[in-house]
Amino acid sequence: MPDGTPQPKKGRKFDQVLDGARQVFLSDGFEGASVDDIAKAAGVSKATLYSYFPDKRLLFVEVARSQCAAQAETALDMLDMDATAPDFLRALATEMIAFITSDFGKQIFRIFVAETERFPELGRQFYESGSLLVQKSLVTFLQKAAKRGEVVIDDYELAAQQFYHLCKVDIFERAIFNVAEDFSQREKDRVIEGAVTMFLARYGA
Amino acid sequence: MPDGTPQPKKGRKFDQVLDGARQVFLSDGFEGASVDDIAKAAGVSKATLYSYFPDKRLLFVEVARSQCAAQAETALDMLDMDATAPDFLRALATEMIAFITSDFGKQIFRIFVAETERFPELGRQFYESGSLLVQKSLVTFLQKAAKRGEVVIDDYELAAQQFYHLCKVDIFERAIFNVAEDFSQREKDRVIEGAVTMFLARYGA
DNA sequence: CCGAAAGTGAACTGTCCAGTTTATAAAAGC
DNA sequence: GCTTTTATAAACTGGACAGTTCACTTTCGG
Repeated sequence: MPDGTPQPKKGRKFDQVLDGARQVFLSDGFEGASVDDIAKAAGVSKATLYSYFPDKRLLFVEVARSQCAAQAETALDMLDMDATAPDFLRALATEMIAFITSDFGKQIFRIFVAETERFPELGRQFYESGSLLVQKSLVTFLQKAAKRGEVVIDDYELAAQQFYHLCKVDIFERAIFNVAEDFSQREKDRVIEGAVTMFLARYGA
Repeated sequence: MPDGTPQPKKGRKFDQVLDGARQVFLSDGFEGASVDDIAKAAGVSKATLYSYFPDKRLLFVEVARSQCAAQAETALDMLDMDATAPDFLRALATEMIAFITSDFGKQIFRIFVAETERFPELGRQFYESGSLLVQKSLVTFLQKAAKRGEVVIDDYELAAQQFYHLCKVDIFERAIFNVAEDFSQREKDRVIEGAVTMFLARYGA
């Protein structure tokens, strides 16, 4: 049993490098981040950094990958699959809006959009661990709700996607394009209630 | 009457510069585009370019501004304000999806998202000549339709935004994140009909 | 047809940055 | 303790690119 800690395989500063890189990439993007800055933020020499990651792109991809994974994990929790449809939808909408309006959410969206051309595989990754994940758990819920007779749906994927997009109404673009910084609870509630009402008007039993 | 043509004020190659810049910025983004490339694409010397635009940023802003204006203009036409609600909505959805899935639409969205941090005023510009414009003409239509008794709406802005977002379902993110290249008419119709049906389920009289 | 305004092309400056190298120091392993 | 692995700091290379300069040419109004 030679493996005490998980598997730090190589070198003891691996995580430091990743942390520093996450920090700098998240605030400056791929082009904007300099390797020197990352090394400084990580408290590590440039040579050490290069011993872990032979180039900047690989480091970026690794950071992006781990961010996607983290994002996916937190999104899974906090949803009660046995709640009533209005409650579940409201909770999901609330969570989505919180993510969309957070600095982190905006930043990561911007970076993924910007870098999708440089790293084609990246876009798919973000999509699959973001939108697609929400869609899937919503589909699961809707199927349960349909069994309970709360909703009547023919195309579950479409319905889920529709709700997902209804949550972004008014807020998403204003957040991404810096038209507004903060959103009042009143604004958020308007969107949430609007989304739930519309969804149930279409699919409610 | 010293002014025959509109106002070419300075120099005869102004438009050439702008055309070249549009071309290069649109395909490479702000950082990606080199001034040398733009000068070459414009068929103009670097010195000439710099005599029009003292720096790269100003050139970019001008290109972005003119693109927004052009986009806005074409969006206005082709919509029959006197059509029935289902027809109008279907037409609008079709037009939106065509834009979203076009290379030009994707590219311009990517660039605006990426450059919104470098040029804060830019995001607002894109928003106002894009989403907001669609929203406004939709509001105008919906008010007419309400008078005709076709729909019953309390919050017109919200309703317009909701429809706008319903048009993006499934397609927008897959297009932006390079998950899919092309979309079949079947896929598009599914989204369009889904959007119209849901909208009318909520607001139809 | 002349002279001013507009344009050209090419070389040049300064800066930034990814990635490398080297000589040196701290940990770990035995 | 002595060796090997891992890390450090700082200097360096090479390439890219924004912006400038200048000697020269083209265009066009009067």
